[in-house]
Amino acid sequence: MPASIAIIALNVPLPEAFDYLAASLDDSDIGCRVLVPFGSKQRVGVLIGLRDSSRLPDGQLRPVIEKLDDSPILDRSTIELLLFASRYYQQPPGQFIFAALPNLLRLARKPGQPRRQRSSPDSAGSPPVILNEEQLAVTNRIVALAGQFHPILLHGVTGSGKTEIYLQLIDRVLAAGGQVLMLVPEIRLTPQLHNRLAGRFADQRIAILHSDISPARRMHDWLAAGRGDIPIVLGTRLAVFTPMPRLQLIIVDEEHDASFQQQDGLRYSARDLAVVRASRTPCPVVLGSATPSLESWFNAGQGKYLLLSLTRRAADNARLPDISLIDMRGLPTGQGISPPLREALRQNLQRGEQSLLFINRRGFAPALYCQDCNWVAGCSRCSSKLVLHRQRQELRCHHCGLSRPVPQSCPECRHDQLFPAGAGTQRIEQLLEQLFPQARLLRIDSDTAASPKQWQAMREAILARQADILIGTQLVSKGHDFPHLTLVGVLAADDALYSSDFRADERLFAQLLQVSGRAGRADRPGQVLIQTAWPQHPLFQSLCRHDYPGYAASMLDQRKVGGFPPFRHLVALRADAPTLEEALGFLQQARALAPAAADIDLFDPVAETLVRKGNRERALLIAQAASRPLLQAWLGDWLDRVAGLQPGKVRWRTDVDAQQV
DNA sequence: ATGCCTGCAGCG
DNA sequence: GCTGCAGGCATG
Repeated sequence: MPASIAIIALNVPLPEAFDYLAASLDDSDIGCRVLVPFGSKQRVGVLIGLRDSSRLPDGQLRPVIEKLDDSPILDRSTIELLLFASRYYQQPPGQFIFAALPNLLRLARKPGQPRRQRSSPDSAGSPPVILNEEQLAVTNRIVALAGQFHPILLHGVTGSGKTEIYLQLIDRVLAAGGQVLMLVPEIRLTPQLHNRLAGRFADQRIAILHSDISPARRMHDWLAAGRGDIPIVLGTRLAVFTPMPRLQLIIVDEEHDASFQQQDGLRYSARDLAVVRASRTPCPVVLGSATPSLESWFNAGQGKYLLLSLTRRAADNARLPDISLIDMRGLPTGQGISPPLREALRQNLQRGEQSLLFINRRGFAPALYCQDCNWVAGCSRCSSKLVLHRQRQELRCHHCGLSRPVPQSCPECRHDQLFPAGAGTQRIEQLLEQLFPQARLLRIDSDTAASPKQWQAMREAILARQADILIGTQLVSKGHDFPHLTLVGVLAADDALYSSDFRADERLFAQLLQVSGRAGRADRPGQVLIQTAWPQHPLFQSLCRHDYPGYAASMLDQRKVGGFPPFRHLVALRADAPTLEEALGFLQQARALAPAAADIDLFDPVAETLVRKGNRERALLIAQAASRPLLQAWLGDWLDRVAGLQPGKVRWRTDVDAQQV
């Protein structure tokens, strides 16, 4: 009796795939889409396996209607990776299988004719750069690992030429007839990298996979990569699932970046899955960063990852920027820009060089107060303060998007003096207009650079020296070369030190070192000035010495003492409901159902830091264990029981390896 | 998710 | 007794 039960993944949030009768399907059809009856309707599914019998009685099985693809669009190993992700992150298998598919393939249409390749960006071109000794040694070490699974942590100071190493490695893989998968954290970073790749590999096709690519092109390139016809795939986190039959190398650039963690909807870490994928292929995986995640740094320390370091800037005479602190204690705040920073800006302006003020807060002011009765403008849907936006004359919630007109007087006491507290990018821009009326200012935040196109235009203006002072949020800190930029001023850095998030210091250190790296990349030395009321803080002290390893060691010590990752692994159960009591009550019930286990710490349910968001009250419950496999096994048992609870108005979800708790 | 079924509030 | 919508439930 041949296998006649088809296992079909459907795009529904249910914990299992579905069995169907399929006499006409065989092993060679695994990975094809099929049309199946589902309830009263028809749906597209993906054949992920076949078996001899079903645990369901015959009468409940219905036949597959039609096969939609002539040949599989997902290969076995990609399906296995997706099913692994589904088990590990406790998310429905169908959701992962369908997330991997380009949008057009989620529908019941057969793939259309491939469109003609659009012209590549200008590939005038660029000869291979001569590597310095350090780069050469690193490249050779990695090349020697070809064909085996080997995670490599490439720790290179900003400007050390990591990208050039990637290009060298890609070159070797292409010469061997292989494919390369390169992941970057954000869409905004792809055009530059695409230009460099296209310049170097002018005769090769490059697939760009991210959400801003047209659906037809995305499907076309995705399918071509799956046939092995495109050797280079460059994309954001979802691209980690691109089928690539001749995959020989995975690169994760800026591996510490939080964008690799998908937080909403389907939760997963593309960086971690890249390592899993490399182990299954098998092939080397290169995780690159100037400020590695503590997880990766720890793994390197344990010998699980090979640590390779680039300790100096690639260009002959380029030095690391000089980072120093401005002690704000006893200094006039100067509405956000202290006298020493003003003076540094003035001098830089006089020299005709570019400066950047980094403040990780958009809008005009983060709060609007009544001076008389202390009323604060708060969001009606979230437990947050509304941010004042001057241009559009509105108050806006940065958590739910609510916007309201600015009241002219206090709604509580009718007092007509409302005062904006603190400074965001808009206020700093206004202050600079007053201080340096002759300077050309450019504000770069998600309000002014919402689309990749706008950001591209701004980059060009900066490179053409059409701006003297940039005011930017973290948008500007990531991997951009601004050769004329020689001064970076950091405002409001201390905020993050008071955060309750255990990853706040790691993020701040990475952010500040990244933004510092924007200064003085060419032949001019860069200067970085950080305003702080806490100059003795070890974070700033390490930063001034460019001492990532030193600060990472101290952060790891703290994590060890506190029992946090990477020493212990954590899973969060998150719940939200109209009232906090309902959310906490549900988690309390869930906690009571947990199987007894000596090595698992299960904490009490607590309210989220931002307890109310979008009119829902939110709470979470943390479980921790030193062993991942142990935690995984226990979690499966526990969630089986939790699934039996009556949720009522409570919505809940599992967050494996939660980033924020 | 989404459709389908059941149950009861509101109506006359 | 009929309609309408909310909540519970199954989907192979």
